[in-house]
Amino acid sequence: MRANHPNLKTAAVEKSSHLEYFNIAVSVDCVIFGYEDKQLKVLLIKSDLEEFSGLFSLLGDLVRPDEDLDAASYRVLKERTGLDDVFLQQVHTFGAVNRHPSGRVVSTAYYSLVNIHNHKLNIDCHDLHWHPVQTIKKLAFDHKQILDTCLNMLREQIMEHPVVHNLLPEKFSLRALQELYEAILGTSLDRRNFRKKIALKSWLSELDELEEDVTHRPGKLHKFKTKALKISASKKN
Amino acid sequence: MRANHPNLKTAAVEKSSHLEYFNIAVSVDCVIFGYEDKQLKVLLIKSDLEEFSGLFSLLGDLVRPDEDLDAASYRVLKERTGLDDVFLQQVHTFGAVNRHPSGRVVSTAYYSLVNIHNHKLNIDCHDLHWHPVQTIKKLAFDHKQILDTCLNMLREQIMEHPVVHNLLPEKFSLRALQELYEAILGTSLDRRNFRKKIALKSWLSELDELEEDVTHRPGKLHKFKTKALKISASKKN
DNA sequence: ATAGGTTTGTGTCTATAGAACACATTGGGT
DNA sequence: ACCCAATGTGTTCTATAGACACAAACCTAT
Repeated sequence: MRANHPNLKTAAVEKSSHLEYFNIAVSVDCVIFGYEDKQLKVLLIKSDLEEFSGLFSLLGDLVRPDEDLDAASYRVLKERTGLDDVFLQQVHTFGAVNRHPSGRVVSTAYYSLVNIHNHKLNIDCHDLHWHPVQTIKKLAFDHKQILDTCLNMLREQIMEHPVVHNLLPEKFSLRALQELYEAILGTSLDRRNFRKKIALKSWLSELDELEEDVTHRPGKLHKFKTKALKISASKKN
Repeated sequence: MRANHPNLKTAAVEKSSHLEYFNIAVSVDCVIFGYEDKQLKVLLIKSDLEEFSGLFSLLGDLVRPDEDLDAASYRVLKERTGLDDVFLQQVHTFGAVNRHPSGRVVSTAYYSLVNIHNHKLNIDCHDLHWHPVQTIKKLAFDHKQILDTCLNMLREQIMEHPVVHNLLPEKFSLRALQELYEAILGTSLDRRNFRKKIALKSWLSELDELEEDVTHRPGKLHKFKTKALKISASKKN
């Protein structure tokens, strides 16, 4: 059996005689999370495949022959949002034979967190929309499964690493942070326990400024320590 | 920029005009762990590439055009070991441009745990060897990095799921289990705390049998509850 | 200015888990 | 009969998670 199939060496060297082994396309799909109106959102694009008319899909593209896999995901992010200095993490690779109706495509999923109101953010195309994650029931291809997988990964990571810092303005109240965590986790959290837990992480520094434009007692503003963000970035690689 | 490149749809549909996008080969690499002589081992094969003469590499193969990615890893495992009803988990996908000297290959890594003394185990080739993980310093390609990544994943999972059950005979003493954990983690563990922790998991049932052929007080034998294994398997999918 | 509304900021209690640590018991070997 | 080596077991200390309540601060409306 196996003798009939080339191993990596022969397949790569004798490309011409084994073209069928290069019939698999390689792509990346980016699950780009944002946060707005106390909702976790994800950036989607209208699918242009007939099979999926009316459905949305994640942002993805084929990996170029001379491009690292990770670089491809950064490129997709950059092309679609204009952002490039952003945390991006590989999550899982999806490789079912029939996941793409037009051909065999193996796709590696990444997730990322960007600030919807970042002034650098430059959505390049009017078919792009931020969708509340909660309301998404169906997506093109297997993208709903990819979204779910990435959301689970995000949920696992937010208590370990300060990955969410991109979703908030530079200065924020602890309540805003808690609302963000609740939106991501889909649960409500005890305020006192949440503050204790966050304090233990030593991610934040408290500022001498108060919230403004609130109709109640204003809370102190906080920001992420750059130190915490660097450590978190290095741990990810 | 982007307009010069096909999106997934056009690339997949108009294959003939975009052959360069199918120049990436897709493979799987299996990190197959075993356990023998109180050492964690991994199944390696002598690399047949000149660039890596004398080095060993993981077991991998190209993914076939009509084969799911996961199925490819099961196939590699089956072809190399004869085993098929084994836990296998995707870990990470490695896609650096130059990771393979003979061409562009994106490879998805899986790890697995098999019993070296399983009677069904049938190593198909004499270039295959079980190597103690501890002693491995260098492998072909980026396989050392893949091994390290999979080992980290294994270490994270053993306290959460009873994945190690394949590495032990059906009946085993708690000490044997502890030695296995120590071999995987590369640390020594407190015997009393270890036993408490394992007891909390409720993975094991205690048998009315004692160890034999030991030169000291024999310990009670235990086995994994089939229930625990099923739950663990379902969580993985 | 005063009172009412809403949110901030804080601390205790309980339960559970992890780490450190010691001693009597059992069976085999000599 | 004694020694050896590993089994089997429990307490203390510390840290973390979850449940829970009350006073103080600021805004607003009267």
